[in-house]
Amino acid sequence: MSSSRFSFTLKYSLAGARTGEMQTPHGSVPTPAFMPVATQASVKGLSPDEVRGVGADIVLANAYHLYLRPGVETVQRMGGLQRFMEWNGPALTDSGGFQAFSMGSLRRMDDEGIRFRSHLDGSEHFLTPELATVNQQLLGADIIMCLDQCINNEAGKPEVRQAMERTHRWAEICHQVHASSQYAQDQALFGIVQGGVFEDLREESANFIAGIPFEGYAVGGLAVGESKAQMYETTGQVTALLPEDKPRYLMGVGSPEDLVECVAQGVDMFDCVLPTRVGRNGGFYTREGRLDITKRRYMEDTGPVDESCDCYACQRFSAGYLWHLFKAKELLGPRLASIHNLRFILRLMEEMRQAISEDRFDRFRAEFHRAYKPTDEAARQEQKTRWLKARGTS
RNA sequence: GGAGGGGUGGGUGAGCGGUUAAAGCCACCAGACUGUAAAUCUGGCGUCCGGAAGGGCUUCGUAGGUUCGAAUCCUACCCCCUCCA
Repeated sequence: MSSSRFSFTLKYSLAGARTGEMQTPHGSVPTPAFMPVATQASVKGLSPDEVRGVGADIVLANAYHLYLRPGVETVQRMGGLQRFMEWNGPALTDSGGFQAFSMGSLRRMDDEGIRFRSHLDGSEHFLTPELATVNQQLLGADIIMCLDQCINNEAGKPEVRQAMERTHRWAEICHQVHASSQYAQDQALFGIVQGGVFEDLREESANFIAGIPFEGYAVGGLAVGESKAQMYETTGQVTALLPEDKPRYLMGVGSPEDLVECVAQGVDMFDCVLPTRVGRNGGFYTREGRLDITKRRYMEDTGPVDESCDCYACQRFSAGYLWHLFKAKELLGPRLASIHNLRFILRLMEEMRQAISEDRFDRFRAEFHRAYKPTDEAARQEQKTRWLKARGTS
């Protein structure tokens, strides 16, 4: 496959952390990069101008959701993903593999593909690696992803192996379909490594996927319930086995501390719903940790949520006003919180790129951790279990 | 003056003889959210002891009473609301 319009240039690589730049038909992306998530061709609550204004260089959309609604042909006829959503920059689409994982009861899976029952109208759909690839070709993002099988961390090794081998077969099919198509010039296809938290499986998977000439390599199947330590370790193990001259993308990660740790493991790209989802629920990231603006104590707080932040929300509004917006359920609250959190994350990425290129990333990382207090791991596990139970998917 | 309705935990509001320390909602407290079926979800919320299971104490306007047992029934009193004069 030769995607003449996509390339990756590594600028500095210092004991793990690296910085570089991706060139795509819709523009360049400095790395390490964070992609705000625009599942249904919209970063929830924000206009493309706001997403750009917050410092995003590339966004992620979801091919499965857009395939169900409005339909990939519709998006194509509307001028393609970027034109459709008025995002004049690089974009990546995910295949829908993750939806097979997260939509639990609505799907069945075999070696041929994933049989979904639409959450919208109950209709049945069969997502194969071929279809996932074609869907993404029609959508027209700069980077498209192989269909993979994500699996939860409670699964036993035989099951994880099966999912991994299936992911490998599908990767070959996706590559074959794409490489021989007219789209290969304009769209870069990334492969995805699976294998859970099993060292031998991850090694096998990384070697297998790296053996296919993709334009970039993703690490999938992490941040699905395993401990953070396991996640960091697995990430580092896999990146070490991937080609140095291709971008590495850690899918679905992460929280501020995860981003710092995984950049340290040599990751170049990330995406995560946390900044927008946490924001919609009243959570604001700061350099000291995350705070919940709906607490009574912010009612008459006249200062900004984070005085060191340069975002629109912090420059313009008081914490007390944001408290009020959330209590009154005004839409502006979640919007401003999303703007703040995305700005926080994107700025963190900017600072990491800077630190790497100035050969002081280790110090930056240490300073970050000294100030930032992440949420308690035990509480995470407990809440996660309760959540799954309440949702009935566990 | 006449007729009727009502006073329940921080607020609202169910309950109308035992299974009620008292539903639900709000507020408040604590927490979760990682390739978005999420502007969502979980737990706590009289008080004391206990890690927990559980146990003690005090609550439904006030004061009495009936009953094995009362927020629920009776009496008196104090407030509040609606309608008619």
